[in-house]
Amino acid sequence: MPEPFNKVRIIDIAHMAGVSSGTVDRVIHNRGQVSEEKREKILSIIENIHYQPNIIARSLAMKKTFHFASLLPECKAGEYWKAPEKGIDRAQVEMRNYNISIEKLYFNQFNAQSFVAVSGKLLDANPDAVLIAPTFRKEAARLMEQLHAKNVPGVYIDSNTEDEFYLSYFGQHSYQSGYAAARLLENGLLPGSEILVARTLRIAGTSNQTERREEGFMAYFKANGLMNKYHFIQVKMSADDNAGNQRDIEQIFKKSSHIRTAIMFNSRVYQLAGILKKMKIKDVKLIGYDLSGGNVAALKDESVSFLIAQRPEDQGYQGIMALCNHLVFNKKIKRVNYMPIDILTKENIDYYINYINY
Amino acid sequence: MPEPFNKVRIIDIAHMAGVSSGTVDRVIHNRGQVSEEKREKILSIIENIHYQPNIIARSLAMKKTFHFASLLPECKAGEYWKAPEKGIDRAQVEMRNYNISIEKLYFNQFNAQSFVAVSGKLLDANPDAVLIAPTFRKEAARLMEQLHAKNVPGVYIDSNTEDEFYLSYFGQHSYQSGYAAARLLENGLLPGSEILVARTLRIAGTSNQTERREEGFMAYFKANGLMNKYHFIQVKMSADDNAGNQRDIEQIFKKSSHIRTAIMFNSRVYQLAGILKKMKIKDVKLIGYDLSGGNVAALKDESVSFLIAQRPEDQGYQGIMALCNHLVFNKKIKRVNYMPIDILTKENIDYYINYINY
DNA sequence: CCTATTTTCGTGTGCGCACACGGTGAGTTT
DNA sequence: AAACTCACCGTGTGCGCACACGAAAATAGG
Repeated sequence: MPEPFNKVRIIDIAHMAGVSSGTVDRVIHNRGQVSEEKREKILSIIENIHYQPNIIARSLAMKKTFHFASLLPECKAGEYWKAPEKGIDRAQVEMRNYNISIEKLYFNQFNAQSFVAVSGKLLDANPDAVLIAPTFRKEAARLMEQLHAKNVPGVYIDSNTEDEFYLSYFGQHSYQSGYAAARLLENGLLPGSEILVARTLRIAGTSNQTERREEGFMAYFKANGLMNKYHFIQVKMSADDNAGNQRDIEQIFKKSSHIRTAIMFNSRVYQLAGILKKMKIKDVKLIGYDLSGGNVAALKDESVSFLIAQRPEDQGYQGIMALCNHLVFNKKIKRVNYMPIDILTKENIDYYINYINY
Repeated sequence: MPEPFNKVRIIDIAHMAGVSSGTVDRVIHNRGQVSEEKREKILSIIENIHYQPNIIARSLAMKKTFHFASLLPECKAGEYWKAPEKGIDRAQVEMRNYNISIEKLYFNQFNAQSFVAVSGKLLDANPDAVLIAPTFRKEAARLMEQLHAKNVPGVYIDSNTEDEFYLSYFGQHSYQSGYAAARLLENGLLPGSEILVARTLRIAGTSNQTERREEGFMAYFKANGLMNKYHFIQVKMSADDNAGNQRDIEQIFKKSSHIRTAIMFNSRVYQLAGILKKMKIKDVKLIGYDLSGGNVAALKDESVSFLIAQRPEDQGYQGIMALCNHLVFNKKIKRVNYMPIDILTKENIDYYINYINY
């Protein structure tokens, strides 16, 4: 049986200390107005007895409503960023009776200006706590610093920054996920095969998630002495110019006839899959990241073999929960929380998607 | 914003209906003593307004303690069945303030007699709800029927039975997990390869999890027309006679020189890995099930390539939570809940193990 | 020593709900 | 017409806690 199962109440502590419940309350909440002598006595009793407040009663009595704010990239239905939002909603419903409101703000993920603009709105809203997707690292760190100055706790999800002011982070270890992807990709690969590594053009100042994934990916081959066993072919793909992408890919396949596998580090490997389909190229094992609608479809029609996922919904959910645990329940929060690196195939993705993680 | 966010109280409903809060209370709890006329009026108001009781206040006011009981196989530290137990403990701590006690009972997973004996104890304890691992299917179904007769809800975890009396089930879709394993195993496999399928001796009456996995595994090859592309070699392995196992394996490898991969459907693939290590056989891709201590070690030293896992801790956690949601919060419970089919490799297992799923 | 101020502390109220208890009034019996 | 029954309904209390208010005690100032 887990031990913290005692049922001592504030009033019990008061009796033990020979004071009233109000005094104990003042000590618990550090509201002063208590003589040092009694204060210490009460504190030591609380310590010895492992007092745990009844959070049920506490939140019933506490009339304050906590105003949370989230700051995420805006996106269309079926796209990646809907997932964390779903988790946020789930957390809110679950915490409905604890008086928590969440104001959702959105920025354009391709435009740092918009992030800054919405940051201002967020500060104006005077929230009690915030959840941020720090796509623009510097700008996010600056925001977090301002929040910290106002004593407003904040969590990051998806990617991290290096500031020291955030309360907690929930996201994947990008480097390690690249490493894991490499293992999947290499599994069963014949020596001499060519590996197509599709890079994405980076927007200045954005998070370097995809780069870290690629680093981890290459590190696998280096660490296992495989750099000469295979040939790596790099290609840069643009986010919008699909026709241009296709031309580049066709060029590459003209030159290289031993491409057996390819990987792409952002959430749009389905675009590459589409190009290969048009070119009637099969038997190229594709690996990609995240469960965007296009990716899921590509996995199901077997044009993509593996997707690496990072439980984005959980990130949103746990981010909000961390804020609740911190503010409402006064619990200690683990600062860096790496999500599992989930490996998805056509055969297991349905169970992954349908799983509701209360 | 999720919609159910109104804050109507019982007293508000009472005002709207022109009655007192006591009457509304009687309607909500079906305690009778209310004229049909007012009853219907109140019910329609509750309906229209989407009344959601404040569970915080409810559980503060409700003095009843719920006594749960769990019935799991006994096992040593580091073995599989510790995981669901951990999840049960976590649920209990989380529900501490809702007055829930959990009595844990254990049976010997190799002895149906012991299951029956402990079942008796469980019934004598008169629990309010139970969580059962139905290793012995018939006996478990019989127990569930008796519980149902006493109006005691029960959930199954790990494996399911076909009775109609359980409230909910949390576990893996064994067949599909075998199917998914087949895909991993086949990935990169050369035509003509031999596949070693290690079966386990079945104890009469036990759950047929491993058999369903094997069915799913073979179904993959049939469905994709691969039965003639590879050769399948069966071997029966005993749970205790390791020396005998080794002799059998050695025999097989003398005859067959193209074994490139092997699979085992219970949680002891590490034993097979150990035998191959002794025989100095490398380059055989092994796939197994579940995170027993031996399996994790084998995965980390690369003698096993993949493990299929099923979130056993979550099963325990969610099982208890389902009982709470049903009894304490009067929520609807989904009856059959398949866990995700998790694919683990050396590269991602640490993040999986360390992940705490609040 | 008395008043004014400050520090310290106890009491009371209410959060929303469950539930026990007792009151009301129409119908029935003697 | 008094006594009684019984379905129906309102009121009151308490769950454990947060917080306001005001009383008591301690201290300061004259």
